Amino acid sequence: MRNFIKKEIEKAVKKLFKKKRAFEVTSDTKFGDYSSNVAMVTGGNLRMNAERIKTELAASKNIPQIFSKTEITGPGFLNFYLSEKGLIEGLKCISDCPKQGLGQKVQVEFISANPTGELHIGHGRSAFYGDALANILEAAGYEVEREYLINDSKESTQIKELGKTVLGKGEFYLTDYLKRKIKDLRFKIQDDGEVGYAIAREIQKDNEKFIKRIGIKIDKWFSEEKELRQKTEFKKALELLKNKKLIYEKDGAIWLKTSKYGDEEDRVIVRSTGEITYFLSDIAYHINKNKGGYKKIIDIWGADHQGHVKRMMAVKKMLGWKFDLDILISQLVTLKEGEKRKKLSKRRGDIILLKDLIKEVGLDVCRWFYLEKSLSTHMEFDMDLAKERSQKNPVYYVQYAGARMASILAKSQISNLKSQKLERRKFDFAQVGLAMGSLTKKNNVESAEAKSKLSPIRNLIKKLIQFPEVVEDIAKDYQVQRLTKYAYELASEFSQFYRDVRVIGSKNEKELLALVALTRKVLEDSLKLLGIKYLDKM
RNA sequence: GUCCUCGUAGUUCAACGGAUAGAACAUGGGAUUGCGGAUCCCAAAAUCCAAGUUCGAUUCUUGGCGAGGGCACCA
Repeated sequence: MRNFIKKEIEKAVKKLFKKKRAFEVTSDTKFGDYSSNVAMVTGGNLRMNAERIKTELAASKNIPQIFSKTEITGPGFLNFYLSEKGLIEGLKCISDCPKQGLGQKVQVEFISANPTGELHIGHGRSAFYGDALANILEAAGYEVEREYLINDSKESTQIKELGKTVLGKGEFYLTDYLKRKIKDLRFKIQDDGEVGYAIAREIQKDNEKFIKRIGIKIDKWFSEEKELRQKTEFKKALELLKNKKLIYEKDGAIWLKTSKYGDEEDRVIVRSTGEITYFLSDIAYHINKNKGGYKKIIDIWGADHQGHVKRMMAVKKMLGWKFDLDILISQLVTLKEGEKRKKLSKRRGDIILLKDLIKEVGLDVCRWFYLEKSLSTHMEFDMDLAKERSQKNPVYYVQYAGARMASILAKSQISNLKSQKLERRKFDFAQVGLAMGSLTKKNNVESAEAKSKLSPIRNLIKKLIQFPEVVEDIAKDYQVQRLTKYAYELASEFSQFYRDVRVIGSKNEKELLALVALTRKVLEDSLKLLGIKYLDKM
C-alpha cells in the first residue's frame, strides 16, 4: 500500500516539478493512515506545492478510490485516509505485493564462535539476531545463505593454545566443560595444532547440536582449516596482494597498506616468525565470499571485533569488490537481576552460558528479549521480567492474543476443518469488506453500538496492512526490533477488537471470522520470522 | 591518549531529519454481568550539556561530560 502511494506521488511530482525528489511516505501517523513529506522537499512555497500535488493526485485514476480523504496539515504534510476499498486492497497486498529482494543473493554470516568452548550470552545475541534477520530477508524475497565460520585452522593461535591446554602445557580455555572433553580423549600425537584441531572438532560438534536445538538454521558451516588452509587459500591471498603491490616488508614481517584505504595504520598479515595473522585469514575468507556472487554480504561481529571493521573495509576497497559489505556490530550483553548486574567478562572467567540462560527463562522469552532491542544498544537482559510467567511478560501477552484468535476459530464452523487446512485457506477479502460495509451503514444511522464496533475493525485491518511494510523496512535497515514491536502492537489491536466486537453469533460472523483468521495468520508469520512459537493453546 | 558504540520517564527499551518524543514494567486510579480476566481504559513521568546546519534536530556536524568496548607480529 505504501509503495503504491509512493508511485502515485512520484508520477505527480514528475509532472509538476520536472525533477526527481527524495521523499518519504510514513505509515500510521497521528495525522492519517499514511503521510508524506513530499511537499517539504520541493522548495518555494511549501503549502502551495502541497496543494498542487494534492490536486494532481485527486485527478489520478486510483487515488480517489483508495482514499476517502487527503488533507494538508502543518508546514505541508500530505495525509491520506484509507477508504473502505483501500483497506480491502491493503489486505490483498499482504500476500500479493511485490518483494524488493527478488533474485538477489545475500549472505548472512553470524555467531562464528571460536571452537574453544560453549556459547555464551554474547553469542546468543548474534545467533538470534542473525537468524531473525535472515528470515526477514527471505520474506522480503532475497535468496539468503546463512553461514557460520569455524576458526579451526591448525596454524591459528587459538587452536594451538587449545592444543597446549589439552596436552597439559597451558591453561587457556580451561573450563569444567573442557576438562570433561579432555577426559574422553586420548592422543598419540603431541603436536599442539593437531591436538587442538581434534578437540576443536569435538567442541564444534557440541555447538552445532546446540545451535540446531535452539532452532537456528545454518546453511553452511565453513571450516577455516578445510576450506582455506588445506586449499592453500592463505598463500593465494598473499600472492594476490603481492601482485597488486599492496604489501611490503618491515622488521621481518609482511604488512598490508591498509592506511591508504581508510584504515588508521598498516597491518601485519605475516609475522616475522612466518606465521600468518588472523587478518590474512579473514582476507582469504572474504576473497572466498566474493566468489559467491552475492549482491550483499552481512557480517555480524561481536563488539570485541569492532576495531577490525575499518581494515576489512579497506581490503574491500583495495581489491575492488562489487558486493555491498555490511558489518554489523553486536554490542555486549549484561544480565540484570534485582539490583545486581552481571557483566560478561572473559578475563574474570564468570562467563554466563547461553544454555543456562535459556534453561532459566525459556527459549521464546530469551529470543524475544534479545530481539526487542537494537543490535547497537548496550543491552541489559532483564531477568526479573523475563522470568515473569504472566501478562507482564510481552511474550506471553502476544502468545495469549494468538491463543484467543485460535479459540474463536475453533468455536466457529471453521473448527470442522483441520488446522493445517485453515492455514492454507484462501481468505475471501470481499467478505471482510462486507462486514465493514454493513457496519458503516449502521454507522450512518448513528447506532452508537455500530460506531463502537467500526473503529476496532478498522484499526485491526490497518495494523495488518502494515506487515509487509515492516518486513520491507527491516530488510533495508536491519532494525529487527521493529518486528517484535509490530507483533506486540498487532496483539494489542486484536485485544481491543476482542473486547469491542463480538464475533461468534454476530450478524457478520462469517466476515469477522475471516478477519480473525487473517490476523492469526499474520501474527503467526510475524512470530515465525522471529523464531518464536505461535500457540493455539497455552 | 586514540578509535568504535551508547547516553531518552523510577527501570528496560522505541522513535526513515518531521508534526503533540512512543511502549512495557513499576506507581496511582478505574472497567467487566457474553468468543480464554494471562483482558481493557485513564493518570503522572524523560531526550547528558553547549554551539552549529535546517522550514524542522533525540536523530546530522563540532566541542565537552559520563558508560562500555577496541587499540599486539592474539583471535
